[in-house]
Amino acid sequence: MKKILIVDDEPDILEFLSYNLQKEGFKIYTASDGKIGLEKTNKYKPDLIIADVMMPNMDGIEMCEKIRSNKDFDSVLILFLTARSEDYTHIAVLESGADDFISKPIKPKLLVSKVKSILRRFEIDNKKTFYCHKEVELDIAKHCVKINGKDVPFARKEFDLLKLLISTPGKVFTRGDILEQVWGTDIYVGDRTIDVHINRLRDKIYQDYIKTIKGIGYKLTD
Amino acid sequence: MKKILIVDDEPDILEFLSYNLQKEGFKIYTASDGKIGLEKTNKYKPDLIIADVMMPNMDGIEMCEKIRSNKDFDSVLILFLTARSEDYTHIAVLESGADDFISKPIKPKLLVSKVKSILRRFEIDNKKTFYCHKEVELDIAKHCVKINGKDVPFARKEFDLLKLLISTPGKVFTRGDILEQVWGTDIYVGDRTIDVHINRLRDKIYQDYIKTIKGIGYKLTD
DNA sequence: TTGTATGTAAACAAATTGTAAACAAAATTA
DNA sequence: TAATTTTGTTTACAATTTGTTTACATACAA
Repeated sequence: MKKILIVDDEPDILEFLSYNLQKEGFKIYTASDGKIGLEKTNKYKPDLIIADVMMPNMDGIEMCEKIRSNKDFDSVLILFLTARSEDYTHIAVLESGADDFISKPIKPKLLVSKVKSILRRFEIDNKKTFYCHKEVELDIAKHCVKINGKDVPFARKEFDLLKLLISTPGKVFTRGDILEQVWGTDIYVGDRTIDVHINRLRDKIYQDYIKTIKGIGYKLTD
Repeated sequence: MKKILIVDDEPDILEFLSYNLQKEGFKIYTASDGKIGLEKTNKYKPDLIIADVMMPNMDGIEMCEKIRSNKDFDSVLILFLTARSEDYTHIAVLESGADDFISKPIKPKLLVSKVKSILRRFEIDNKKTFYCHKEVELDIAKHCVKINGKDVPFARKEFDLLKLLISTPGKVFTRGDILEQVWGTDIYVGDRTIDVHINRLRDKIYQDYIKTIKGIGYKLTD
Protein backbone atom coordinates (compact mmCIF):
# COMPACT_ATOMS: atom_id res chain seq x y z
CA MET A 1 0.00 0.00 0.00
CA LYS A 2 1.37 3.36 -1.07
CA LYS A 3 2.00 5.90 1.66
CA ILE A 4 1.10 9.53 1.13
CA LEU A 5 2.04 12.40 3.40
CA ILE A 6 -0.18 15.45 3.16
CA VAL A 7 1.18 18.74 4.41
CA ASP A 8 -1.19 21.67 4.75
CA ASP A 9 -2.02 24.21 7.43
CA GLU A 10 -5.73 24.29 6.63
CA PRO A 11 -7.47 21.46 8.47
CA ASP A 12 -10.35 21.46 5.99
CA ILE A 13 -8.09 20.76 3.06
CA LEU A 14 -6.17 18.20 5.04
CA GLU A 15 -9.37 16.39 5.77
CA PHE A 16 -10.67 16.71 2.24
CA LEU A 17 -7.51 15.26 0.76
CA SER A 18 -7.20 12.54 3.36
CA TYR A 19 -10.75 11.44 2.85
CA ASN A 20 -10.53 11.22 -0.91
CA LEU A 21 -7.21 9.43 -0.99
CA GLN A 22 -7.89 7.09 1.89
CA LYS A 23 -10.97 5.98 0.00
CA GLU A 24 -8.72 4.93 -2.87
CA GLY A 25 -6.66 2.72 -0.66
CA PHE A 26 -3.69 4.90 0.18
CA LYS A 27 -2.16 5.06 3.61
CA ILE A 28 -2.35 8.68 4.71
CA TYR A 29 -0.14 10.68 7.05
CA THR A 30 -0.65 14.36 7.69
CA ALA A 31 1.32 17.35 8.89
CA SER A 32 0.23 20.93 9.48
CA ASP A 33 3.38 22.75 8.44
CA GLY A 34 6.62 22.21 6.59
CA LYS A 35 8.63 21.51 9.71
CA ILE A 36 6.38 18.74 10.89
CA GLY A 37 6.18 17.56 7.31
CA LEU A 38 9.92 17.14 7.25
CA GLU A 39 9.88 15.18 10.48
CA LYS A 40 7.13 12.89 9.30
CA THR A 41 8.86 12.34 5.99
CA ASN A 42 11.81 10.96 7.91
CA LYS A 43 9.62 8.95 10.17
CA TYR A 44 7.22 7.36 7.70
CA LYS A 45 9.16 7.43 4.41
CA PRO A 46 6.13 8.14 2.23
CA ASP A 47 6.01 7.33 -1.47
CA LEU A 48 4.42 10.66 -2.28
CA ILE A 49 4.18 13.99 -0.51
CA ILE A 50 1.37 16.41 -1.26
CA ALA A 51 2.16 19.85 0.11
CA ASP A 52 0.67 23.28 0.11
CA VAL A 53 3.02 26.02 -1.03
CA MET A 54 1.96 28.62 1.49
CA MET A 55 2.35 27.51 5.07
CA PRO A 56 3.54 29.03 8.34
CA ASN A 57 6.81 28.02 9.98
CA MET A 58 8.37 26.48 6.87
CA ASP A 59 6.75 26.86 3.47
CA GLY A 60 6.33 24.05 1.00
CA ILE A 61 9.14 25.08 -1.26
CA GLU A 62 11.65 25.25 1.55
CA MET A 63 10.48 21.89 2.82
CA CYS A 64 10.77 20.44 -0.66
CA GLU A 65 14.33 21.69 -1.05
CA LYS A 66 15.29 20.31 2.34
CA ILE A 67 13.80 16.95 1.52
CA ARG A 68 15.55 16.84 -1.81
CA SER A 69 18.89 17.62 -0.21
CA ASN A 70 18.64 14.47 1.90
CA LYS A 71 19.80 11.65 -0.30
CA ASP A 72 17.44 9.19 1.34
CA PHE A 73 14.58 11.18 -0.12
CA ASP A 74 16.00 12.65 -3.26
CA SER A 75 13.60 10.57 -5.28
CA VAL A 76 10.45 10.81 -3.17
CA LEU A 77 7.60 12.20 -5.24
CA ILE A 78 6.35 15.65 -4.35
CA LEU A 79 3.12 17.17 -5.53
CA PHE A 80 2.27 20.79 -4.75
CA LEU A 81 -1.01 22.53 -4.18
CA THR A 82 -1.08 26.00 -5.67
CA ALA A 83 -3.68 28.69 -5.98
CA ARG A 84 -4.86 28.99 -9.54
CA SER A 85 -3.62 32.52 -10.02
CA GLU A 86 -0.10 32.16 -8.71
CA ASP A 87 1.48 31.69 -12.09
CA TYR A 88 5.00 32.34 -10.99
CA THR A 89 4.68 30.00 -8.09
CA HIS A 90 4.29 27.14 -10.50
CA ILE A 91 7.69 27.78 -11.90
CA ALA A 92 9.33 28.21 -8.52
CA VAL A 93 7.63 25.03 -7.45
CA LEU A 94 8.88 22.99 -10.35
CA GLU A 95 12.35 24.47 -9.90
CA SER A 96 12.46 23.45 -6.27
CA GLY A 97 12.26 19.82 -7.34
CA ALA A 98 8.55 19.12 -7.27
CA ASP A 99 7.21 16.51 -9.63
CA ASP A 100 3.86 18.07 -10.37
CA PHE A 101 1.25 20.37 -8.94
CA ILE A 102 -2.48 20.62 -8.54
CA SER A 103 -4.30 23.92 -8.67
CA LYS A 104 -6.94 24.86 -6.21
CA PRO A 105 -9.82 24.46 -6.12
CA ILE A 106 -9.07 20.75 -6.01
CA LYS A 107 -11.44 18.36 -7.73
CA PRO A 108 -11.45 14.96 -6.08
CA LYS A 109 -11.44 12.98 -9.31
CA LEU A 110 -8.61 14.94 -10.77
CA LEU A 111 -6.69 14.67 -7.54
CA VAL A 112 -7.00 10.93 -7.40
CA SER A 113 -6.17 10.38 -11.04
CA LYS A 114 -3.20 12.68 -10.82
CA VAL A 115 -1.88 10.95 -7.74
CA LYS A 116 -2.28 7.57 -9.36
CA SER A 117 -0.74 8.68 -12.59
CA ILE A 118 2.26 10.21 -10.90
CA LEU A 119 2.85 7.08 -8.86
CA ARG A 120 2.52 4.97 -11.96
CA ARG A 121 4.85 7.17 -13.94
CA PHE A 122 7.39 6.77 -11.21
CA GLU A 123 7.08 3.04 -11.26
CA ILE A 124 7.58 2.94 -14.99
CA ASP A 125 10.67 5.15 -14.75
CA ASN A 126 12.05 2.86 -12.13
CA LYS A 127 10.96 -0.32 -13.71
CA LYS A 128 12.61 -3.46 -12.70
CA THR A 129 15.42 -5.02 -14.65
CA PHE A 130 15.34 -8.26 -12.77
CA TYR A 131 12.48 -10.60 -12.15
CA CYS A 132 12.31 -13.72 -10.09
CA HIS A 133 9.30 -15.96 -9.82
CA LYS A 134 9.33 -19.53 -8.58
CA GLU A 135 12.44 -21.21 -9.98
CA VAL A 136 12.75 -18.77 -12.86
CA GLU A 137 15.01 -15.71 -12.85
CA LEU A 138 15.08 -13.21 -15.69
CA ASP A 139 17.66 -10.46 -15.93
CA ILE A 140 16.86 -7.81 -18.51
CA ALA A 141 20.21 -6.05 -18.30
CA LYS A 142 22.16 -9.26 -18.80
CA HIS A 143 19.55 -10.72 -21.11
CA CYS A 144 19.72 -14.06 -19.46
CA VAL A 145 17.36 -16.52 -17.85
CA LYS A 146 18.15 -18.94 -15.09
CA ILE A 147 16.02 -21.88 -14.18
CA ASN A 148 16.86 -23.45 -10.86
CA GLY A 149 20.00 -21.35 -10.95
CA LYS A 150 21.10 -22.79 -14.23
CA ASP A 151 21.56 -20.63 -17.33
CA VAL A 152 19.21 -21.47 -20.16
CA PRO A 153 19.62 -19.70 -23.51
CA PHE A 154 16.56 -17.78 -24.71
CA ALA A 155 16.09 -16.30 -28.15
CA ARG A 156 14.89 -12.72 -28.36
CA LYS A 157 11.21 -13.39 -28.91
CA GLU A 158 11.16 -16.07 -26.27
CA PHE A 159 12.90 -13.74 -23.89
CA ASP A 160 10.51 -10.85 -24.54
CA LEU A 161 7.57 -13.14 -24.14
CA LEU A 162 8.75 -14.49 -20.82
CA LYS A 163 9.64 -10.97 -19.72
CA LEU A 164 6.09 -9.86 -20.35
CA LEU A 165 4.54 -12.79 -18.55
CA ILE A 166 6.86 -12.62 -15.56
CA SER A 167 6.31 -8.87 -15.17
CA THR A 168 2.94 -9.67 -13.57
CA PRO A 169 2.65 -13.30 -12.61
CA GLY A 170 -0.94 -14.44 -12.46
CA LYS A 171 -2.21 -11.75 -14.79
CA VAL A 172 -3.69 -13.03 -18.01
CA PHE A 173 -2.17 -11.55 -21.14
CA THR A 174 -4.40 -11.74 -24.17
CA ARG A 175 -3.01 -12.48 -27.59
CA GLY A 176 -3.60 -8.82 -28.28
CA ASP A 177 -1.51 -7.78 -25.28
CA ILE A 178 1.23 -10.14 -26.30
CA LEU A 179 1.22 -9.00 -29.90
CA GLU A 180 1.40 -5.39 -28.84
CA GLN A 181 4.10 -5.81 -26.24
CA VAL A 182 6.29 -8.43 -27.85
CA TRP A 183 5.82 -7.82 -31.56
CA GLY A 184 4.83 -4.17 -31.44
CA THR A 185 1.85 -2.35 -32.85
CA ASP A 186 1.25 -2.61 -36.57
CA ILE A 187 3.16 -5.84 -36.95
CA TYR A 188 1.04 -8.76 -37.92
CA VAL A 189 1.96 -12.34 -37.43
CA GLY A 190 -0.17 -15.40 -37.74
CA ASP A 191 -2.26 -16.68 -34.91
CA ARG A 192 -0.25 -19.82 -34.45
CA THR A 193 3.00 -17.94 -34.07
CA ILE A 194 2.28 -16.99 -30.51
CA ASP A 195 1.39 -20.56 -29.63
CA VAL A 196 4.59 -21.83 -31.10
CA HIS A 197 6.64 -19.44 -29.02
CA ILE A 198 4.63 -20.15 -25.92
CA ASN A 199 5.29 -23.80 -26.36
CA ARG A 200 8.96 -23.29 -26.96
CA LEU A 201 8.99 -21.52 -23.63
CA ARG A 202 7.19 -24.44 -22.08
CA ASP A 203 9.84 -26.77 -23.38
CA LYS A 204 12.54 -24.72 -21.70
CA ILE A 205 10.79 -24.04 -18.42
CA TYR A 206 8.95 -26.76 -16.61
CA GLN A 207 5.60 -27.52 -18.23
CA ASP A 208 2.45 -25.95 -16.81
CA TYR A 209 4.41 -22.95 -15.59
CA ILE A 210 2.58 -21.14 -18.33
CA LYS A 211 -1.13 -21.64 -18.13
CA THR A 212 -3.50 -21.39 -21.08
CA ILE A 213 -6.75 -19.61 -20.41
CA LYS A 214 -8.67 -20.76 -23.39
CA GLY A 215 -10.39 -17.95 -25.23
CA ILE A 216 -8.49 -15.35 -23.23
CA GLY A 217 -4.75 -15.78 -23.26
CA TYR A 218 -1.82 -16.99 -21.20
CA LYS A 219 -0.52 -16.36 -17.71
CA LEU A 220 2.06 -17.62 -15.29
CA THR A 221 0.74 -19.76 -12.50
CA ASP A 222 1.01 -17.81 -9.30
CA MET B 1 -15.39 1.03 -30.16
CA LYS B 2 -13.82 4.08 -28.55
CA LYS B 3 -14.95 7.46 -29.80
CA ILE B 4 -12.41 10.23 -30.28
CA LEU B 5 -13.23 13.84 -31.01
CA ILE B 6 -10.45 15.80 -32.70
CA VAL B 7 -10.61 19.58 -32.50
CA ASP B 8 -8.23 21.60 -34.64
CA ASP B 9 -8.55 24.51 -37.03
CA GLU B 10 -5.93 23.21 -39.43
CA PRO B 11 -7.57 20.80 -41.88
CA ASP B 12 -4.25 19.09 -42.61
CA ILE B 13 -3.71 18.16 -38.99
CA LEU B 14 -7.31 17.12 -38.62
CA GLU B 15 -6.94 14.76 -41.54
CA PHE B 16 -3.58 13.48 -40.40
CA LEU B 17 -4.88 12.63 -36.96
CA SER B 18 -8.11 11.17 -38.24
CA TYR B 19 -6.32 8.94 -40.69
CA ASN B 20 -3.88 7.57 -38.17
CA LEU B 21 -6.44 6.93 -35.48
CA GLN B 22 -9.15 5.58 -37.73
CA LYS B 23 -6.63 3.03 -38.94
CA GLU B 24 -6.35 1.84 -35.35
CA GLY B 25 -10.04 1.23 -35.11
CA PHE B 26 -11.25 4.33 -33.34
CA LYS B 27 -14.46 6.10 -34.28
CA ILE B 28 -13.46 9.64 -35.18
CA TYR B 29 -15.40 12.88 -34.98
CA THR B 30 -13.90 16.24 -35.88
CA ALA B 31 -14.47 19.90 -35.13
CA SER B 32 -12.69 22.96 -36.44
CA ASP B 33 -12.85 25.15 -33.36
CA GLY B 34 -13.58 25.05 -29.65
CA LYS B 35 -17.17 26.10 -30.04
CA ILE B 36 -18.02 23.33 -32.46
CA GLY B 37 -15.92 21.00 -30.33
CA LEU B 38 -18.11 21.75 -27.36
CA GLU B 39 -21.25 21.07 -29.36
CA LYS B 40 -19.95 17.78 -30.71
CA THR B 41 -18.82 16.72 -27.26
CA ASN B 42 -22.39 17.05 -26.11
CA LYS B 43 -23.70 15.32 -29.18
CA TYR B 44 -21.37 12.35 -29.49
CA LYS B 45 -20.06 11.91 -25.93
CA PRO B 46 -16.54 10.89 -26.98
CA ASP B 47 -14.25 8.86 -24.75
CA LEU B 48 -11.29 11.07 -25.58
CA ILE B 49 -10.91 14.58 -26.96
CA ILE B 50 -7.75 15.63 -28.75
CA ALA B 51 -7.60 19.40 -29.08
CA ASP B 52 -5.23 22.02 -30.33
CA VAL B 53 -4.50 24.77 -27.84
CA MET B 54 -4.50 27.63 -30.32
CA MET B 55 -7.75 27.94 -32.23
CA PRO B 56 -10.01 30.73 -33.42
CA ASN B 57 -13.41 31.36 -31.85
CA MET B 58 -12.74 29.43 -28.65
CA ASP B 59 -9.29 28.11 -27.81
CA GLY B 60 -8.61 24.65 -26.48
CA ILE B 61 -8.10 25.67 -22.88
CA GLU B 62 -11.37 27.54 -22.70
CA MET B 63 -13.14 24.62 -24.31
CA CYS B 64 -11.52 22.24 -21.86
CA GLU B 65 -12.62 24.31 -18.88
CA LYS B 66 -16.15 24.51 -20.22
CA ILE B 67 -16.27 20.78 -20.75
CA ARG B 68 -14.90 20.11 -17.29
CA SER B 69 -17.48 22.36 -15.71
CA ASN B 70 -20.25 20.17 -17.10
CA LYS B 71 -20.54 17.31 -14.68
CA ASP B 72 -21.55 14.90 -17.45
CA PHE B 73 -18.10 15.31 -18.90
CA ASP B 74 -15.93 16.02 -15.91
CA SER B 75 -14.15 12.76 -16.46
CA VAL B 76 -13.85 12.70 -20.23
CA LEU B 77 -10.23 12.37 -21.26
CA ILE B 78 -8.64 15.39 -22.88
CA LEU B 79 -5.33 15.39 -24.73
CA PHE B 80 -3.80 18.64 -25.94
CA LEU B 81 -1.60 19.41 -28.89
CA THR B 82 1.01 22.04 -28.08
CA ALA B 83 3.92 23.55 -29.92
CA ARG B 84 7.17 22.18 -28.58
CA SER B 85 8.52 25.46 -27.27
CA GLU B 86 5.52 26.77 -25.43
CA ASP B 87 6.62 25.60 -22.02
CA TYR B 88 4.17 27.72 -20.13
CA THR B 89 1.33 26.43 -22.20
CA HIS B 90 1.90 23.00 -20.73
CA ILE B 91 1.20 24.35 -17.30
CA ALA B 92 -1.92 26.17 -18.37
CA VAL B 93 -3.01 23.07 -20.21
CA LEU B 94 -2.64 20.73 -17.27
CA GLU B 95 -4.25 23.32 -15.03
CA SER B 96 -7.30 23.54 -17.22
CA GLY B 97 -7.98 19.90 -16.54
CA ALA B 98 -6.25 18.17 -19.43
CA ASP B 99 -5.01 14.66 -18.91
CA ASP B 100 -1.92 14.83 -21.06
CA PHE B 101 -0.43 16.62 -24.02
CA ILE B 102 1.50 15.87 -27.17
CA SER B 103 4.08 18.24 -28.54
CA LYS B 104 4.18 19.06 -32.20
CA PRO B 105 5.47 17.88 -34.56
CA ILE B 106 3.28 14.84 -34.03
CA LYS B 107 4.71 11.44 -34.79
CA PRO B 108 2.02 8.92 -35.74
CA LYS B 109 3.42 6.10 -33.64
CA LEU B 110 3.76 8.24 -30.55
CA LEU B 111 0.29 9.61 -31.06
CA VAL B 112 -1.28 6.20 -31.33
CA SER B 113 0.60 4.76 -28.40
CA LYS B 114 -0.20 7.77 -26.26
CA VAL B 115 -3.87 7.58 -27.13
CA LYS B 116 -3.99 3.90 -26.38
CA SER B 117 -2.09 4.25 -23.16
CA ILE B 118 -4.26 7.06 -21.89
CA LEU B 119 -7.42 5.11 -22.66
CA ARG B 120 -6.00 2.02 -21.05
CA ARG B 121 -4.87 3.94 -17.98
CA PHE B 122 -8.33 5.35 -17.63
CA GLU B 123 -9.92 1.94 -17.89
CA ILE B 124 -7.59 0.50 -15.32
CA ASP B 125 -8.32 3.31 -12.92
CA ASN B 126 -12.03 3.06 -13.39
CA LYS B 127 -12.68 -0.62 -13.70
CA LYS B 128 -13.11 -2.90 -10.81
CA THR B 129 -11.00 -5.96 -11.39
CA PHE B 130 -11.77 -7.92 -8.30
CA TYR B 131 -15.03 -9.01 -6.79
CA CYS B 132 -15.71 -10.86 -3.61
CA HIS B 133 -19.10 -12.00 -2.41
CA LYS B 134 -19.70 -14.65 0.23
CA GLU B 135 -17.24 -17.48 -0.39
CA VAL B 136 -16.72 -16.54 -4.02
CA GLU B 137 -13.85 -14.40 -5.30
CA LEU B 138 -13.49 -13.38 -8.92
CA ASP B 139 -10.33 -11.78 -10.26
CA ILE B 140 -10.64 -10.37 -13.76
CA ALA B 141 -6.94 -9.71 -14.33
CA LYS B 142 -5.98 -13.19 -13.30
CA HIS B 143 -9.09 -14.62 -14.84
CA CYS B 144 -9.60 -16.93 -11.97
CA VAL B 145 -12.35 -17.75 -9.53
CA LYS B 146 -11.81 -18.97 -6.03
CA ILE B 147 -14.43 -20.66 -3.97
CA ASN B 148 -13.58 -20.94 -0.30
CA GLY B 149 -10.08 -19.93 -1.32
CA LYS B 150 -9.75 -22.79 -3.78
CA ASP B 151 -9.14 -22.21 -7.47
CA VAL B 152 -11.91 -23.46 -9.71
CA PRO B 153 -11.53 -23.30 -13.49
CA PHE B 154 -14.17 -21.31 -15.33
CA ALA B 155 -14.65 -21.25 -19.07
CA ARG B 156 -15.12 -17.90 -20.72
CA LYS B 157 -18.89 -17.75 -20.87
CA GLU B 158 -19.20 -19.09 -17.37
CA PHE B 159 -16.70 -16.52 -16.18
CA ASP B 160 -18.44 -13.64 -17.92
CA LEU B 161 -21.75 -14.76 -16.57
CA LEU B 162 -20.52 -14.95 -13.00
CA LYS B 163 -18.76 -11.62 -13.45
CA LEU B 164 -22.03 -10.03 -14.43
CA LEU B 165 -23.97 -11.53 -11.57
CA ILE B 166 -21.35 -10.78 -8.94
CA SER B 167 -21.01 -7.18 -10.13
CA THR B 168 -24.28 -6.43 -8.32
CA PRO B 169 -25.24 -9.21 -5.94
CA GLY B 170 -28.94 -9.30 -5.27
CA LYS B 171 -29.86 -7.56 -8.49
CA VAL B 172 -31.99 -9.62 -10.81
CA PHE B 173 -30.59 -9.88 -14.32
CA THR B 174 -33.16 -10.69 -16.95
CA ARG B 175 -32.34 -13.02 -19.76
CA GLY B 176 -32.20 -9.91 -21.90
CA ASP B 177 -29.59 -8.32 -19.63
CA ILE B 178 -27.55 -11.47 -19.64
CA LEU B 179 -27.74 -11.88 -23.39
CA GLU B 180 -26.66 -8.33 -23.92
CA GLN B 181 -23.80 -8.32 -21.44
CA VAL B 182 -22.44 -11.80 -21.88
CA TRP B 183 -23.22 -12.59 -25.49
CA GLY B 184 -23.37 -9.06 -26.86
CA THR B 185 -26.00 -7.29 -28.86
CA ASP B 186 -27.11 -8.82 -32.13
CA ILE B 187 -26.07 -12.31 -31.21
CA TYR B 188 -28.87 -14.77 -30.91
CA VAL B 189 -28.75 -17.97 -28.96
CA GLY B 190 -31.51 -20.29 -27.96
CA ASP B 191 -33.45 -19.85 -24.76
CA ARG B 192 -32.04 -22.92 -23.08
CA THR B 193 -28.46 -21.85 -23.62
CA ILE B 194 -28.53 -19.43 -20.72
CA ASP B 195 -30.02 -22.05 -18.42
CA VAL B 196 -27.33 -24.49 -19.33
CA HIS B 197 -24.61 -22.03 -18.47
CA ILE B 198 -26.33 -20.95 -15.29
CA ASN B 199 -26.48 -24.54 -14.23
CA ARG B 200 -22.89 -25.20 -15.07
CA LEU B 201 -22.13 -22.33 -12.72
CA ARG B 202 -24.31 -23.91 -10.08
CA ASP B 203 -22.37 -27.12 -10.38
CA LYS B 204 -19.14 -25.28 -9.69
CA ILE B 205 -20.33 -22.96 -6.94
CA TYR B 206 -22.47 -24.21 -4.10
CA GLN B 207 -26.04 -24.73 -5.24
CA ASP B 208 -28.63 -22.04 -4.54
CA TYR B 209 -25.98 -19.35 -4.71
CA ILE B 210 -27.69 -18.40 -7.93
CA LYS B 211 -31.36 -17.91 -7.45
CA THR B 212 -33.94 -18.27 -10.19
CA ILE B 213 -36.61 -15.61 -10.27
CA LYS B 214 -39.15 -17.37 -12.37
CA GLY B 215 -40.39 -15.35 -15.30
CA ILE B 216 -37.78 -12.66 -14.67
CA GLY B 217 -34.21 -13.88 -14.51
CA TYR B 218 -31.40 -14.79 -12.15
CA LYS B 219 -29.60 -13.17 -9.25
CA LEU B 220 -27.07 -13.94 -6.59
CA THR B 221 -28.50 -14.43 -3.13
CA ASP B 222 -27.48 -11.48 -1.04
C1' DT C 1 -54.63 -29.80 -13.35
C1' DT C 2 -52.65 -27.42 -16.87
C1' DG C 3 -49.62 -24.55 -19.08
C1' DT C 4 -45.47 -22.15 -18.91
C1' DA C 5 -40.87 -21.55 -17.45
C1' DT C 6 -36.83 -23.73 -16.08
C1' DG C 7 -33.51 -27.85 -15.36
C1' DT C 8 -30.70 -31.43 -17.36
C1' DA C 9 -28.19 -34.96 -19.95
C1' DA C 10 -26.50 -35.94 -24.09
C1' DA C 11 -25.37 -34.96 -28.78
C1' DC C 12 -23.59 -31.93 -31.71
C1' DA C 13 -21.14 -27.80 -33.53
C1' DA C 14 -17.84 -24.35 -33.32
C1' DA C 15 -13.88 -22.21 -31.75
C1' DT C 16 -9.41 -22.35 -29.84
C1' DT C 17 -5.10 -24.18 -29.04
C1' DG C 18 -1.20 -27.69 -29.65
C1' DT C 19 2.23 -29.61 -32.60
C1' DA C 20 5.32 -31.28 -36.12
C1' DA C 21 7.38 -30.02 -39.99
C1' DA C 22 8.61 -26.96 -43.63
C1' DC C 23 9.97 -22.70 -44.91
C1' DA C 24 12.01 -17.94 -44.48
C1' DA C 25 14.79 -14.60 -42.50
C1' DA C 26 18.50 -13.09 -39.78
C1' DA C 27 22.67 -13.66 -37.50
C1' DT C 28 27.03 -15.90 -37.17
C1' DT C 29 31.01 -18.07 -38.73
C1' DA C 30 34.42 -19.59 -41.80
C1' DT D 1 30.88 -13.46 -49.41
C1' DA D 2 29.19 -18.08 -48.90
C1' DA D 3 27.99 -21.46 -45.85
C1' DT D 4 26.04 -22.58 -41.65
C1' DT D 5 23.39 -22.04 -37.73
C1' DT D 6 19.95 -19.96 -35.22
C1' DT D 7 15.71 -17.76 -34.87
C1' DG D 8 11.16 -16.63 -36.42
C1' DT D 9 6.93 -17.65 -39.09
C1' DT D 10 3.64 -20.26 -41.39
C1' DT D 11 1.07 -24.33 -42.68
C1' DA D 12 -1.84 -28.05 -42.10
C1' DC D 13 -3.99 -30.77 -39.28
C1' DA D 14 -4.91 -33.01 -34.65
C1' DA D 15 -6.59 -32.56 -30.11
C1' DT D 16 -9.15 -30.35 -26.91
C1' DT D 17 -12.21 -27.29 -24.90
C1' DT D 18 -16.10 -24.57 -25.04
C1' DG D 19 -20.67 -23.32 -26.61
C1' DT D 20 -25.25 -24.50 -28.41
C1' DT D 21 -29.10 -27.12 -29.31
C1' DT D 22 -32.24 -30.82 -28.70
C1' DA D 23 -35.48 -33.44 -26.43
C1' DC D 24 -37.47 -34.37 -22.63
C1' DA D 25 -38.09 -34.00 -17.41
C1' DT D 26 -39.44 -31.33 -13.68
C1' DA D 27 -41.14 -27.57 -10.90
C1' DC D 28 -44.28 -24.10 -10.06
C1' DA D 29 -48.07 -20.90 -10.21
C1' DA D 30 -52.71 -19.89 -11.75
